[in-house]
Amino acid sequence: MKMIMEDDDIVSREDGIKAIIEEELVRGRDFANQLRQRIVTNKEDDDSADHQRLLSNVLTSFANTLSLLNKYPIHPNPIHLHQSSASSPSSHNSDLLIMQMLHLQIHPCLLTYDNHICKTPPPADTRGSYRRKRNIETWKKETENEREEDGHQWRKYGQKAIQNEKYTRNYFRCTHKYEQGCKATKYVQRIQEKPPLYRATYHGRHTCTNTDTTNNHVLIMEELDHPTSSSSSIFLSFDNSFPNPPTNPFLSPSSSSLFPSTAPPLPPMMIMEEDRQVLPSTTSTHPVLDVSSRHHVVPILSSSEDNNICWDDMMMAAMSQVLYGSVDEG
DNA sequence: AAGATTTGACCAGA
DNA sequence: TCTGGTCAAATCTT
Repeated sequence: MKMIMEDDDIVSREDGIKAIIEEELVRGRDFANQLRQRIVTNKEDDDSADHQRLLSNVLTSFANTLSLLNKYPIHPNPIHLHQSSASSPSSHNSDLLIMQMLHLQIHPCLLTYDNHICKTPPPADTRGSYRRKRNIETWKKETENEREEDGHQWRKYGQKAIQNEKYTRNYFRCTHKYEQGCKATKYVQRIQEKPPLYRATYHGRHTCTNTDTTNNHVLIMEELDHPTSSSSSIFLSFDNSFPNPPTNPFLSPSSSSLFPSTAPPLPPMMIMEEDRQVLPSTTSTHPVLDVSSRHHVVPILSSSEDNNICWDDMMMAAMSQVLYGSVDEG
């Protein structure tokens, strides 16, 4: 399937998203300032429920912003798709295109760099004639379970003892590798005994149609567009340090409506590795909204040529500044 | 019986 | 030559 997007279309779309993000951030800042004011003044008549409400609003604002940024990464270069054949280009409505991308599980960012969807040549079929993974998207995630639920079905195909590693490394491929030609793989390395901690390293994007992601994205956007009372009280954890588990069904691990176990979650933050831009996959776990466990998405920003921004880190810094540190107003 | 896991072998790249 | 990633037959699980 070939898709072409016109620059004007992209720019107007990006402007719109930027405006929404700005608005959301300003709202979050205002709520945070209100909360800070209450904490600083420490009025006796302030009840904790009010603080909770303000905190929830702040976190909701950040969550919404992150969700937008992760879904529609704003990149200095416009999105292009080179056509692999000589057929004449055709323009599409940008919304339609984004929906198509979501449906195909193609993250918009992925289209920017290689200028086509799939760069990796198909591996040879014969045993042992594979090529080592080079110049392939890689990102890491630390989990507490070896078989972390990440929205895709994996099948173990190997296990190796790795030098300088205490524990063996387990290799997994997508269950749909043969039936759908999905090349996504991962390996999981145990890095700690107690508490158990594993580092999952993902290679490549899922090209399988495991489930329909569109519904999930639509649901999330609906939450953003029409926030309900429940969505306005989302309890978000930016790290592991929050003492209480999420109580909102939007984030509760028991909630399967928004992130059914078989549905690919949202992309993680952008990660640089192996001298190459590594981009979020639609298959990876969203760092904020995913609460199936207390994940650590490991940011690896090793390249100075990085044009992308680790939005989660920015949000963390911004939020801690607003809440605890000196704040430059305006 | 079908699908998943285990495990030793194979091979490419450093 | 060593190491890591993958293959595929054997074995296990459902």
